[in-house]
This record gives sequence, C-alpha cells and structure tokens, in this order.
Amino acid sequence: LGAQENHSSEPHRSVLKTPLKQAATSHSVLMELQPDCQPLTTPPKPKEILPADPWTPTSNLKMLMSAASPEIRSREQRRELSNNPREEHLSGDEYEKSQPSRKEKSLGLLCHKFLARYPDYPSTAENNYICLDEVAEELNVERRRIYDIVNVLESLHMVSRLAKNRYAWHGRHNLPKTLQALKKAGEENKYTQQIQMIKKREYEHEFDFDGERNEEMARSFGSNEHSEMSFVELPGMEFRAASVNSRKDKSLRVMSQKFVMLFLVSTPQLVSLEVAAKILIGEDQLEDLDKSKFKTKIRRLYDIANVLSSLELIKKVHVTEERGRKPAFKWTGPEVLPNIQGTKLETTSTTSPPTISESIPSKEQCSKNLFPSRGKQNFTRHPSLIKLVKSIENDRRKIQSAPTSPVKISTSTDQNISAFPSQMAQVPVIAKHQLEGQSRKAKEMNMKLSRSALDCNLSLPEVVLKPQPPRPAAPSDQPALPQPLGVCPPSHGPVSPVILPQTHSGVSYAIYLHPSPAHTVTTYSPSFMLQPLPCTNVTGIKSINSKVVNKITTEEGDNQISTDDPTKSLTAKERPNIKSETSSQRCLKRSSALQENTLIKRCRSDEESLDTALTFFPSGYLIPLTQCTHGNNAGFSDEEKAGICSLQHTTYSSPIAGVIPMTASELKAVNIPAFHITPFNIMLSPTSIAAAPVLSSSSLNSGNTGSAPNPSSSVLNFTLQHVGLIPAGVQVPANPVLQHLPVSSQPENVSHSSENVNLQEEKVSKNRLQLLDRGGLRGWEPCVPKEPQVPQAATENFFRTPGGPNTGPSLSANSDGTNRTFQGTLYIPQRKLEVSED
DNA sequence: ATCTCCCGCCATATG
DNA sequence: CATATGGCGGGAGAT
Repeated sequence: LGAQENHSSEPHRSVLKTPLKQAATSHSVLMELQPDCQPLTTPPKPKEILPADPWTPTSNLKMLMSAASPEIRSREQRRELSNNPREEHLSGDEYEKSQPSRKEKSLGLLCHKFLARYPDYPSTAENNYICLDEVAEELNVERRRIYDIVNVLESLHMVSRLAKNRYAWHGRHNLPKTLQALKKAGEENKYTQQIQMIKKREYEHEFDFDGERNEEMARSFGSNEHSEMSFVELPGMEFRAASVNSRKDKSLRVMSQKFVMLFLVSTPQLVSLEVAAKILIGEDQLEDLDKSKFKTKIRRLYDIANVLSSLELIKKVHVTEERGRKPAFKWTGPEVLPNIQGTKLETTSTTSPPTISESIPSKEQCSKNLFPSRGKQNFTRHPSLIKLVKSIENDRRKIQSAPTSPVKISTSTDQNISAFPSQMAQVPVIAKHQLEGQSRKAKEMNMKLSRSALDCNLSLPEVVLKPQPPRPAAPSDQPALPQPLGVCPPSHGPVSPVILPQTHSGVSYAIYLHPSPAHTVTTYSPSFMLQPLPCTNVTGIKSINSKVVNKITTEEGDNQISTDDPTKSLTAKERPNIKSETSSQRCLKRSSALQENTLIKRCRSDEESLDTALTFFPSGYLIPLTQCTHGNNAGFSDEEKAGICSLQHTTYSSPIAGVIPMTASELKAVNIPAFHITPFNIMLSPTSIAAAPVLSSSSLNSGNTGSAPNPSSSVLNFTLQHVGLIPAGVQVPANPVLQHLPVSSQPENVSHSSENVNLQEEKVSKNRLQLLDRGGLRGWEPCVPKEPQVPQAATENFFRTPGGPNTGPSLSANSDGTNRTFQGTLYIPQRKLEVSED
C-alpha cells in the first residue's frame, strides 16, 4: 500500500481507498478511526506530522462519541467484502458496496480523520506542520475538501497558514482565547439583538404583520451594528505568519467565526440554521432574502457545522416548534470566560493600535481586523463594501475595493467605541492556559477558579435576571430550551445556587440589587455579592417549561452544572482551588449555606430539572450591581431572553401587555436597552424591594475605571423596581466588565461589555433584563402565541412569583401566590420547544 | 418530499 | 503562467 504515495491529489477510484476501510468491523466507523486508523493512516506516511501523540485520550473519546451514532447505519457492511484483502473482483454489487457511500465521505468524518492526526494540545516544541497535499493524499480526498476543514480550523485559530501548501497546527491551545474574542465580537455586533429580531420577524410574519416590521427592525437595531467585522484574529497567533495573509474576504472563515459567535452570545446556546443563515446573510442587508442565496448559505453552514461538530464544539439537534422541526445546533464547547483579558486580546495587549493596521498585513496580529467597521472604517476589504457591490451587481462579491463602504459605516453605531477603551483590562490573564491542558471541562473550571473571585461575582450578577420580553411577539422562535445549565460555572459551587434563577429556560428571575453606590470595591472583588436575604424577598419564579426537553446532558454539561450543588460542584472536576477565596467567595459560601433553599437544581441539565421546572429564586440575595451602570445595561441585549421567552409561552397572548408602560425614555436614561416585561412584572410591589436587604455592593472594577460608581445604576434599579418596571428582583446587571467602559454612557453601547463579564455562565448573562427603548419596544408586540395553546402546563408556567420564598429551594412556580414577595412576576411565555438531539 | 451536503467547475489569488 | 485557494450551486444520497 505504500503505493499511493505520489501525490495526485485526486481521490479517485475507490481502489485505493479500500484499504483503510476494510479493517473496520461492521459498525463503527469510529472504530476504524481510532484504533485502526491511526496505524493505517499514519504509518506509512510522513512522520513528522504527527509528532507526538496524535491521539490524545480526549481525542479518542471524541471520536468515539461522534462516531457512534452514525455508524450504525453501516448496514451495508461492505466491510466484509472489503475486508477481504483485496477487492480484486467485485461484482457490481460488491463494487458498489465497496464504494464509500456518501456518509463515509462526509466532511465530518473526514474532519475526524484529519483531527486524529494531530494532538489537541501539541507541545510547542514541535513543529506541527500540515502539508495540504499530503493530508489530502493520505486521507484520500480532494484538496478542496481539505480546504473546507482548514478554513474552519483557521477561523478558530487552531491552524494558521504558513505558506503555500503549509499550515501550522496549533490545536486547541488558542481556543479559549479565540472563543473569548469571538464572543466579544459577537456581543459588539449585537448578535443577540439580531437574533431576536429575526425571530420576531418570523413571528410576525406568521401573523399578518409584516409590513413594515422590517424597517422597524432595521431601525431598531438600526443602528445597528452590523457591520461586520472581518476576520477576528488573535494576538499571539501568527507568529511566523509567513507571508501570507491573504487578505481576501475569507468568507468561509468569517462565516465560521460568525456562526460561532452566535452560539456564544445566545443564551440557550442553541442556534438554528435558519436563523444563522439569515443573520449571516443579512448582516448587510436585511432585505433581500434571496432564496438561492439562502440555500447557499445553508449549505455552507452545514459544512462549517460538520467541522465544528467534529471538534465537539457543537452538536446537531432539532428544535421542534409548532411549525415543525428545524435543524439547529447546540453549543457543546467550553464556556467562554468572561473576558477580562478579552479585552486585551483585542487590542493586543500591548498597545497596538488596532485599527490602523489596516494595511499592514500580517503582523500584528490581533486585533487588527476586528470590527473594522466600527471604528471607522478601516480596511479596504471590508465586507461591507462587498455588500454594496452586490446590491448593485449581484454576485461578484469580489469587489474588494474600497475601503469601507460608507454606507455601512453609518450604520454602525456606537458600540464600538466602548470596546476599545479597554484600558483596564490589563489584568493578567494568568493561568488560563494551564487550564486548557486539561479536559475542557476542567479547564473551564479552572479558569473560573483561578479567577475565582471574579468569576464568582460575575456569575452572580448574572443571575439576575432575565426579563422576559413581553411576550408578544417574540415567541416565534426561540426555543427556550433550557439552557443548559451546564452553563453554570462549576466553580462557584457554592455560589452557584444563586444563580439558579437563571434557570434553564429563560425564565427570569429577579434579584435585588443593591443600589448603593458602592463602588469601591477593588477590582476583582466580587462585585456582587450576594447576601441572603432573609426571606421574603425573593421569590423565584420561573416558568417552567413544560416539556422542554433538553437534554443537554452531555457529559460535560453535567459537570458544569453540577456546580450548583455544593457537593456536586466540587466533586469531580476540580474543585478548584478554592484556595484563595476572595472575600467574595466567602460571601458566596455563606450564601451557599442558604443556598440550600435557593438552590435549585437548576443546573442539572437534565430533565429532571425540567420536570421540576421550577426554579427557585434565591431569594434573599441581593446583588449589587453597581457598576452596571455604565452602560452596561446595554448589555442586556440579550436577545436571548427573547429566545427564552419564546419558549413555550403559550398562554397568553397578551398582547401588549408585554409592553410595559414604562416610558421608554426613562428606561433609556438608565441605559437599559431593551427590556421586555410582562405585565406581571409590573405588578411588583415595591415593597418587596424594600425588604431586601441590600448588599454591600462591591463594585468591582471600580477601581480601575474610575468609572463612576454607579450610583446611577443602583438608582436605576431602584427606580425601575419601584416603578414596577422591573420586578423587584430584577436588576440591571452590572457587569464587572463594564469597567472598561469608559464612562460612556450610551446605553446602547454598553451592552457588550457587560457580557463579557459574565463568564462562563453564560447563562447568567442571559438573564438580564432588557429594556427596550421605545423603538425596541415597539417591536415587541404582543404576541400571540402562535401556538394555540400549549398544554397547560406550559401556560402555567408563568409564574408568578411566589412568594414564599421559602420554600426552600423549591418554589414552585405555581405556588405562588402566596407571598408576593416577588410580586413582580415575570411571565414568560413559553413556547414549547423541544430540542431533540438527535 | 425534505434534509444534508458531496462534488467539482471555475473564478481568483499566489507564487 | 501554473498552481493554490476557495466560492458556489447542482443534484443526489439519506431520511
């Protein structure tokens, strides 16, 4: 067999390929891969490539997992035939059998084979070069296919191009940073909002609306972002970089990054193909929904998804809505950390002037490209241009021409700014990398831990809430799947309870914040601490989704999730070092004690939770948000929530209701971008608030920023609550992150920053309130539940808050009535969504 | 029929 | 100019 060697890239005939396969037993391809493969593939060929151990333990697992399902189908069993050593004589049938079969030639499988060749975490020492020719040959595929894989890997910075036929393999070392950068980029791009918009639009679509809605949307976002960003780079990466950086559009790469961003900013980290395609297309222009274009986009997304699936970053699932089942993907990769460093990443930690680089090819890594649009225009190639062109012409996107398109630029609004300021960010990132080494999970944990304090804090805040959108419209899509709890960061085991609120579905929670100006806290200090309130206050709410099923179960998820329980949390993974707890942590701990009640199982991704569906509120805790103020609010964007909302709500259609009377203006003032509230919310009694004790707030960052303390924010919260806009619990979150923000104020902008903060727990982030500005609100109309009704259960969900806090952990949603502590109930409409993994 | 998505033509970019 | 890249969409296998 050594034969093949030469290089024709052509795959050709089955003949050659046969060899490998045969080995496999009937079922699993996987099997092939792993055990066999290695030997097979590697052996003859060049060695260097696979330096050390191509197979890491993890990789094996992956393989297995991934492979498993499909394999089954192997009914064919051509295997046997092939098994026989040579296929010399094949009859027609046999011949066919020997044929690979479409599945065997799938990009996902090919990608597995490709990945199997390299270690997830290659030692720096080695030079892991990838020679495209060789790989193609060894894997028996056309070169074209390799490009598909490599391009996606490149988007994640798992490989980088060195030269013409060569790429350098970096493995997953950069993944954390990359994801962080992508998340940030996604936030800055307001993807969450875009997602919501799209869903909303769909929803409306169903009903009559339509019409102008689009415009509305556009405007609302209008401002919008969009804008694309070009390829997001990491700082450290490209060392050698070699000559090239082809600056072209790199569409597949960019598309891949954007796709990933969608997951990272979505609360239920679930993205349907349809929505992704629309966003990716539409960034530029919302309008033309060209059908063919849409189809093409979908095709590409499948290609990308296959690679990401092989990397185990996402998993295919189906979301069942009323309309039927739609393909979607769920993020199964590591949680992204908050960022801290993130900031740095962008700009490069050093000071490099980001934008400018423009022409500068290579070099600098990082940031250069990020968000060109925003800052002003920057580079020539900006996609935006392209768009224009397209519009004009059609296809030829190529136009690279000019430097930015003016148009787009305009669109972009604010956000950008905030981003840069990152001055503070300097915090040392630290350890993160180490984390990486381990299993992802572990990693996650570690990270958090390391930062412990921070994280904790962050997480907490997040907890805060998620407001629900007014139901009205939105529902259309979102599945609300529960978010996987997984999100929750393990690390805080203790703390986590607090988080509960987030609950998986997008229920909202309320939490009290503490208004006080606080500030001061030093940096990391946990910005928010929670304190247990004695009672009443809180209430949890939650809607349940009745059936939502999500099984997010994957192993990983569990881990994360587990955190909730103190016990669990610690368990396996690492419990992180608790070691240094910061004060914050301590706080947490205390809280944890409380937790008992509070806790909930939320996390568990599992179903169980579903069943219970309830979430509890941690009542009693306050969360100080201080910082939030800064614009963070904007952060809310959370489209997510929207998604959440969508969940099952059925019941009500309350139209309008969703909208809250608030004046938009007021809200805005606050900076809160959007928020949706359900009628219930309104109800809150102010008192409740009062009850809540305040916490000491710690403001995080305050230190560095100097940002103003946020009194305002606190005020805001207060105000809102009193007003009724926000359920008592809710609060505007402040993110530590915010800090960066310069004072900016613009509400809008703010948003992203906040997100960053949140950590991994994405979940947390999700829960936030959002406020819409007027425009925004408008958007949300009362929706009627599309679905006729959901079973009651679903409807029931809404919860109101229960009052009694107490009940320990469990509050059922239903219960309520009682206390009102929480008066503000949120209602979340839920739509039923089911996710089925396939 | 719909969902996936492989295949490979062919325009471009690079060398 | 020869290759290396990679956009794109037809159309077929999988469900």
